[in-house]
This record gives sequence, structure tokens and C-alpha cells, in this order.
Amino acid sequence: MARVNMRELARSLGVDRSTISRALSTDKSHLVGKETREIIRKAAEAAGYRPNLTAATLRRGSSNTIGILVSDLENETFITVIRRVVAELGTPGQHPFTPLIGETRDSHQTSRELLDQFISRRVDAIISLASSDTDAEILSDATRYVPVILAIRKINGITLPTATCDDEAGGAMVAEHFAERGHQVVCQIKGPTISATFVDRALGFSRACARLGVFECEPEIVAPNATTAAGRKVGEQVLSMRPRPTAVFAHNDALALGMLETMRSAGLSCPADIALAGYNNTRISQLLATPLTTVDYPVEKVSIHAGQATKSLIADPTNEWSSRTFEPRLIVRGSTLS
Amino acid sequence: MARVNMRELARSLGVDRSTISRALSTDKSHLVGKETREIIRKAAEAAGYRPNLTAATLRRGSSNTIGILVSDLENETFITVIRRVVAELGTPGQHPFTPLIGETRDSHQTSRELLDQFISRRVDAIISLASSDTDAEILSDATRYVPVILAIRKINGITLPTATCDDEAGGAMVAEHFAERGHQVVCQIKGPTISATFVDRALGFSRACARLGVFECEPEIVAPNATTAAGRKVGEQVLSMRPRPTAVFAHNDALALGMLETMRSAGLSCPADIALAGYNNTRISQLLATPLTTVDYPVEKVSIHAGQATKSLIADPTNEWSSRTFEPRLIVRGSTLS
DNA sequence: CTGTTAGCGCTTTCAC
DNA sequence: GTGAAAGCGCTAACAG
Repeated sequence: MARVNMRELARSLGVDRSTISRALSTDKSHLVGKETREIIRKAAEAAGYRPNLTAATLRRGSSNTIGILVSDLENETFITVIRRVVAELGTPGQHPFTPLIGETRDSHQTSRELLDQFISRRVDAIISLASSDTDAEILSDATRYVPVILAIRKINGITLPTATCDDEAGGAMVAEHFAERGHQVVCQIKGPTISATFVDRALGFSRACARLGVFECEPEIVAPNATTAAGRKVGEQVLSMRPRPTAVFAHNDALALGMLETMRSAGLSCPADIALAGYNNTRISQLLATPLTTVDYPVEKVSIHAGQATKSLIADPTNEWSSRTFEPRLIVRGSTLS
Repeated sequence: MARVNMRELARSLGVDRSTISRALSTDKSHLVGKETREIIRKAAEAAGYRPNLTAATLRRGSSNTIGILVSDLENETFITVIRRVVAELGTPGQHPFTPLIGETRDSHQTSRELLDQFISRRVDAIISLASSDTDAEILSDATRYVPVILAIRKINGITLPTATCDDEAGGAMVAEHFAERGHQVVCQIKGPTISATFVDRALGFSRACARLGVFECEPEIVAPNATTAAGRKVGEQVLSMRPRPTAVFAHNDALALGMLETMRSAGLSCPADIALAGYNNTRISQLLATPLTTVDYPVEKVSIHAGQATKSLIADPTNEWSSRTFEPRLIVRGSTLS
């Protein structure tokens, strides 16, 4: 595993290391004579020279990496945001940003360890798509070292640049839709309450129900995480409630899928027996036998705002930033049209 | 963004930097007096000291990172492998390995850039879940610098440690199942042929059909990538073929989903009109209105083998390694039981 | 058990 | 337009 370094390359060409450095850089190559530059580039290529970016990082003080914290890699919405943000940051002609991706699975301990890793590896910014209220302290601690941006999941009582969806409005939309369709008894399959996202969805839904005179009953179990397996479990509870709700709002599409499964096992059909709505408008939701009514998440807008905030804060950490909330949109499909 | 470094921490405690280094390390802390060690740990904690791992990497010559190349972050199978491998490498009590994840989307150019990044950042190993035949050269070039392990997708004519599934056998299983159910005319929705994986699935299926006297017709379009959208498109072709096949083998579940959509739009039902089988046994396949017959991928085994090969080669790049192929398993569900 | 010393490979002044 | 020299923050040899 013989690696050529700058010193050796310089020696073999009879120039100084600094000339090599300049010739191979994007922003300082104009300081090198055209011929010299070409010679150096060719030689570097031929020798299979790969600059040691850890050395460059050490010297330069910035790494051209960003840390991304995500709670669940199987969640399509998160993946979309990651893709968009990475694309956003990869300005052509610049050093590209390499993402370090860490999956927390909503474990506080894991979040802490990953944040430490990110800071120790001197990422230029951290984007968290995994923030829960319990992470407030470690995230604001991290801002002492590096800009931190929150996306999708905000944390109340912390002032960090944030890009989210108006989840309270989203929850309310579903409740209003249920009311319009004449439902009298409804319930929610809630996501984990450590995340403000789910708290807001719940709040928006409950408030609207109260306002519209719809009775909301509550399952005793709360989903420990927003997955299909959890939805199945809570779903069983829901079916046993009396009076049984005629419409259910699952806090995301994965939970809704679990509920659907439970219903199928129980021989109930959707929407005839129970109407069902999800959240996120993931790809599957349209592919189901009964397409799922869901809340479309403004992924694109959230991603762009998060990406731009990140860019700006990397350029200058003292830059002004703004938090923004984007509007969701109800997509009515067969699962609530009985 | 005031960062304490080792020198300052040492000065404030009246000890040498090397003592700090030892006290904070996992493997050398026993060389430091118990009291001293405790004092140092507490002080480091209190000062919010985060070791600069890029400096440590430079000095140590290894980074405790691995590069993971993946073609599609929305593919559940890949995510599962990533999770398992990362878990496998995170030996407790050791420095944890931080994964650098790069998504190629089957672009050769992107693969090349990501590999360069990985090498330049001095990853300790590279695991590729995105290998296509066109990448043979850049991947073997990379082995000059760092161990490279292939998982899920192998490359023919290249000798690298590989963990894959016997995709030819998987394809054959589907063909045999179709024959048993009495189908006379069948076809495939093939994944992109730049990947040996899909070539093998196709080969296994076609050979078995020939052997069993089942007629296989071929759609003219090949899916440019193995996604639902592509499946939908090829699916339209399939429906227009004469004689129309009565059973279709989609090279993965995403493609199968696309085919299902097309059938629904055309008012055809599965399996009554056309039987359908997928590959991978992803979560959705069981959640569909008509659960999908599919080939269960030995993800667990592939992940473990890839993880262990990686571990071994990180420990010593000259270690012997083996390539292994694991057996898939046919899961028969409603979509082929008319 | 602790300190001293050297150096990992790069970038960046500062000279010329 | 190029070279000389210093130093980013850490770890590992070596000495005691």
C-alpha cells in the first residue's frame, strides 16, 4: 500500500512541496505557471497521488465535511432530505463536502457519541434530523464548536436555525377532514413524544377535534418509535377500544401501515370499517391496495432551507440565520373515502 | 468557537501532553497513575475537550473510519447491510468506526469521486455495495491504498473479498416455481445489466426456463435502474406483449411494485391475470393487498461475512480472505397463487 | 509511571 | 512564479 506523498512527488519533479500544493488546489492554482501546473497535474495523476486530507484539515482548520444525524435510515423522508442537502452543498468547482452520516435510532447515548465523533473529526457543520427534546443539551453544547442546524424535527426552547413543517397544522387538517366525512369517534396512533414533531401533530389534531366536537379516544400504549411494527401493536389496542373509533390518524405512514396490517388480520377493511390517514406522503402510500390519505411533507422546501442555512453558517458562523416552518398539504385518497 | 487543545489542557494541569494522550486513550490508559488519570478525565470533561481526530489520524496513520459505497439509499436491503456492518465493526471498548457513506446512484463518475474522497480521507477500509462492472478498474486501483470489500454486488473477473447471494440460484427458483404452477409463457423485468447481480438473476431464470420447457419472452426495454418507476415503465411493455406472459419475475421488489401499479391501472389483477414474483423480501412485500412472492435475500449472512472480512483486513491487510456466496430462499405468497 | 522529542503531510505566510 | 520555513494537534519512541 505504497502511498506517494507531496514531498516525494516534489522531489521527483525537482520543485518545492508548496508549488505542488498550489498547483493541485482549486483556488490557488493560478499562482503557478501554466506549464509547471500541467506537469504537476500529470505527474500526480500518473503517480496515483492522493492528497492526505486529514493533514490538510489539520493545517487548514476545516475539513469540508458535514455531520448528519438521522434517527432512522429506513425513513424515506430523511433520505430525501439528506440527498437534497448533500446536493445543495456540493458546489461545483469547490471542494465537495463529504457527509458523515450517523444513525441514532432515537437513542440519546448514540446521539451523544455521534456528536462527539463529529466534533472530534472537525466537521464544518452538523445537521440534525434526529433531534428529540432530550438532546437539547448536547446539541446546544455542540454549537460551542460548530454550527448546528435542525431539520424536520425542532426542539422547543432552543434557538437554533431550524427547518420544519407546521405539524400542528398538519394534524389539524386530518381532524378537519375526519369531521367533514362525518366521523364522531376518532383516535391517534402517536409517534414518540420525545420529538416535538409528534407532539405538535397530536396537539393540532386534538385541538381541532375539540373545536369541531369530534370525540377523540386515546389508546393507552404510545409507539416507542414511529415504525410499522409499533403501528401494528398500537393498532391492536385501537381495535379493542369501545366505542371503537371510525377513523384513525397515524403520525406517519409507517405507523399507518402497521395499523393496516392489524386491521387485515382482524378481518376489517379500510375505509369501510375504519378510515385511516398517515403522514409524509411516502411512496408506498400510493401503492397500497387502498391508497392512503396522508399529509404531504414539504421535504423539498425544508431541505433547501436547511442546506442554505448550513452553507451560510459554514461560510461565516456569525451570519444571521432564520428558522422557517413550511406548510404541509392534505392528500385525500381512498383510505378515508368510504 | 473556542476549542481547547491538548497542549492547553496539559499546561493547565501541570502535566505533559503525552500523559493526557495516554490517560484519554482506551489502550494506553493503564500506563497512567490512577489518580492522575481521573484528574485528567475530569478536567477534560469539564473543559469540553474534544481530541482532534484529524491530528490523531495524521500521526497514527489510520483514521478509524470506513468508506461505504452504496448505489441507492432508499433500498432497504442496502440499509440493513450498512447497519449490520457498522454494528459489527463497533467493537465495544475500542475506538468506534465512523462510516463515511457515499451514494453513487450507479453513476461511474460519482463512484470515482467518492472513492477518491475515501482514499484521501484515509479510511481504513472501503466496502462497496454499489459495484458495477464499469467500476472494476477504479475499485482495483483503490486496493493499492486500502482494503476493498464487495458486498451484495460482485464483479466478475476481479479478485476481491466478496459477500454475495447466489443470484443465479435465486432466479432459477422463481422459474421452477412458475413451471410448477403451470405457467407456459413468462417474462422478466430485469435490473440494470451493469451489475452482475442482475445478470445472474436473469441467467438463472432463463436457463431454468429453457430446461423446463417454459417459453420466456423478452420486453425490449431494460430498466435503467432497479426502482419502482422503472418497473412501471417496463411493465407497460410487458402488458402489450403477445402472447402475454402469465407470470412475471421482477428482479427486485421495487420493480415488482412498479409492475403491480401498471397492472392496477390497466384493470388487471394479480395473481388472477398475471402472477408476479420479486426479489429481496423487503418489508413492503408482505404488506401489499396481495402479498408478494419473493426471494429472501440472506442479508444477515452477507453482512456478517462482509463485516468480518473488513475487520480482518483492517487488522492486517495481508490476511487471507475468502469470498462467500450465500443461498437465497423462495418465499411463496399470494401473488403467485391463483 | 511521566517527560522529552520528533514528526505525520499538508498549507500558508514571507521572502526573493 | 517559486522556494524556505513554520506549525496545525496529536502519538509513539525513547529515556529516565
